Amino acid sequence: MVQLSSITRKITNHDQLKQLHAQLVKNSLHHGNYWAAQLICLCKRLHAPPLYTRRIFESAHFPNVVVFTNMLKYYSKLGNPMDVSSLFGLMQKANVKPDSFVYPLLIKSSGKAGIAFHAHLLKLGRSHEKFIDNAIMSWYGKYGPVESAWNVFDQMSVKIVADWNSIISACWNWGKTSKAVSLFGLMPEKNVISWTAMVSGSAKAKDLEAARRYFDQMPERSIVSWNAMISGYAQNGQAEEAIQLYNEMLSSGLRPDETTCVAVISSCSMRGDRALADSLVMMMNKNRISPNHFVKTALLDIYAKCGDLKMAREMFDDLGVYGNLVTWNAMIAAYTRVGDLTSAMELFQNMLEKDVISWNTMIAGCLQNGESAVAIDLFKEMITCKDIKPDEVTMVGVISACGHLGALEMGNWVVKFLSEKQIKLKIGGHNSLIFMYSKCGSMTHAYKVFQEMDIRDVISYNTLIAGFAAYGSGVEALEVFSKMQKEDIEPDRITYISVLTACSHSGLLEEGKQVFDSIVDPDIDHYACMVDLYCRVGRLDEAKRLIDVMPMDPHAGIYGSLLNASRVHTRIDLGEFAASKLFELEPENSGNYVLLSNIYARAGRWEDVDRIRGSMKKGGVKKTTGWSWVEHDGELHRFIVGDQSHERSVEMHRVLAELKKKMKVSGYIADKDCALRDVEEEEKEEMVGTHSEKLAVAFALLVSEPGTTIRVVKNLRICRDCHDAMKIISQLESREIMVRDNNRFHSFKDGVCSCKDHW
DNA sequence: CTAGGGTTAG
Repeated sequence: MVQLSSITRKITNHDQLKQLHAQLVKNSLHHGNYWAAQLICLCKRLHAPPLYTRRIFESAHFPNVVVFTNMLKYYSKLGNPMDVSSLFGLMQKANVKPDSFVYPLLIKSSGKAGIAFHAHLLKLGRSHEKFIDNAIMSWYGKYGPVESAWNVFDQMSVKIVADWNSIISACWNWGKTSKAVSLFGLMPEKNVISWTAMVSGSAKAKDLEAARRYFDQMPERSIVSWNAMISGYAQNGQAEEAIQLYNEMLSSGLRPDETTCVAVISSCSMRGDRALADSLVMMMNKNRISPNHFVKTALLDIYAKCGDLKMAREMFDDLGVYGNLVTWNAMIAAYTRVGDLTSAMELFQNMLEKDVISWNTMIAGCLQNGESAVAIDLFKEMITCKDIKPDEVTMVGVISACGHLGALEMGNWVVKFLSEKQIKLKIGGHNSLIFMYSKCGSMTHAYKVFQEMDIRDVISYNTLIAGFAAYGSGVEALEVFSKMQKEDIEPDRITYISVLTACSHSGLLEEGKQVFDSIVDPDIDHYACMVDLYCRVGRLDEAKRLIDVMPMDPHAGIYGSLLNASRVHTRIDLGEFAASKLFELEPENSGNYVLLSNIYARAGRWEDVDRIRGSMKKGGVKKTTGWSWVEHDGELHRFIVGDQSHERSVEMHRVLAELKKKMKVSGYIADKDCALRDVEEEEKEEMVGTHSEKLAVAFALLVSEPGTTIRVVKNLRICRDCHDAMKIISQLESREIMVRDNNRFHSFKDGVCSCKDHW
């Protein structure tokens, strides 16, 4: 027997394990319980595959309690509650009496269902056996209520260190910081585990300084203590500190294990430091540490964040049966990050089990890829799922989606949902509300949310300023900007972009110049705003001069401003200049061709119009589809030019025909320059008459209450003709019509538009 | 052998 334990201790890899196994089979020793128990124990240590281990278990003819217990330990380590409970069933069938090691294992590894054994044990009268009450206390410490854990603790007749340690982690789990600290002080004797529990507990409570104090004071440190501190840094976003402590650990001569690697790799992931992660993989190979599924998931994540989808997927596939919720979530996030919504959705729908993070990942993924409507549909589906509770992250996503879509009804419904479900929003959540109301053109509500916040960050200010900017309220935007400075919130580059945009949309040239001059190190986007400002106030030559002197290469947005302004002010020379640059920078963007051809059309240069349209066709440039939509009864109704697919299409076209007659009397003439060249005059007029903006308004006129504001969103810039038409319609129907196009609001009322743009 | 450390969404 002495011989045996010295054999098993020496075994460090799968090959040696297989050799030993084969030898035992050869000598027909593998039916005996002693060897089966030993081999299963080895399998647990070496992470042998489940099927292999199961075969060993089944080769034992009459498994005794030790064989069962070791197999339970193996399954428990794998983390599959199903295997644990079915093995327990087998054990009962085989009439093997569970000993005091078995129940704690069962309670621990059965997850939420574990507590069922509590009643069972009470019935058997075994609830106070060695380790069992500790397991029950630990269970309550994990799943709550924490008070029950305290009850068990108080009723214990003898308390050993492990019991104190259990109750302290229970306190940390439930945010009972002061209780944890006082219990730690009361402990008659402490060991390294007690100290480590304080380190990880403080880190969990986001008090890294306290965690570090415990770490520095502890009389001895194990690998777990180091891991607790390094992970603490990593989980609180302190990648630098984590990596620094990891280096200290190396220099103190300790060998890192898988858990260390997980924390360090996730820190690398935050910093995008692929090189360090690769060196860790090499270190693991050298030290014969085989990456477990935590390590692989962390690697998956960093590969994905560095854009290496191939390696990420390799990790995912490699995980195979060890893949769990977390790995699937990480893989879905990887796909959404590169814009592959199809693959992400495929994984998402194939998940057998989803948690809040799965839903949040998918919702945020849709949002980032411009599929806000899909994001909202997902949310609607999510709240029908039992056991899934939306949290703040979910709500930030959904609220932002409402903002992008301008879906105010839905947004208001979400706000009601928040108060009904008692979901508390923190700073980010309130920022998303500011965003949502701003994007829906409801600046009073946006401002109200802003004012009611106790703490605001730079994003709160930026969002509100951007809201006022889009709304054309330049003065209000500047007021918020100065409030921000008074309250000592440091503006960032986005702040300046928003303020300059506000000036630009309100024609505040002098103010804009002043702000621009105050920027310490203006970047290309700040120059872009300034060029746009000059363009919008009609100072095109000054805009051109700024483009010439700016210290970096202008991007497409800058030439785009100039091109549009050239159309407004019929400056063919500058228009041609801007367009030629744009055709180089973004040859596939149809908007630029359309704008230039409209400039020519206005000047009556039809041969040039045809030339541009021809080059568009030759280059295979397709006109971007313009969409307009309105929200009604919580549904979005979306239209394109000439749309006849809507169920109320006939009525809508009737409304438009009546409007057309009345508008003609008011002196409106359709601006047909934006219609295709090669169709008949009459057809052109028909096209202009059924622009998506007009269809949306016609639909709104049909379904909405008289006197209410009509709110339309257009994905591109509103066209000049519709801009004119909306003015007249607002007067004829005595309705306020609000159109949000790709960058600003147009509020049409009594025949005028709030925007200060020239057309 | 019961107590301490782990990966994912924004």
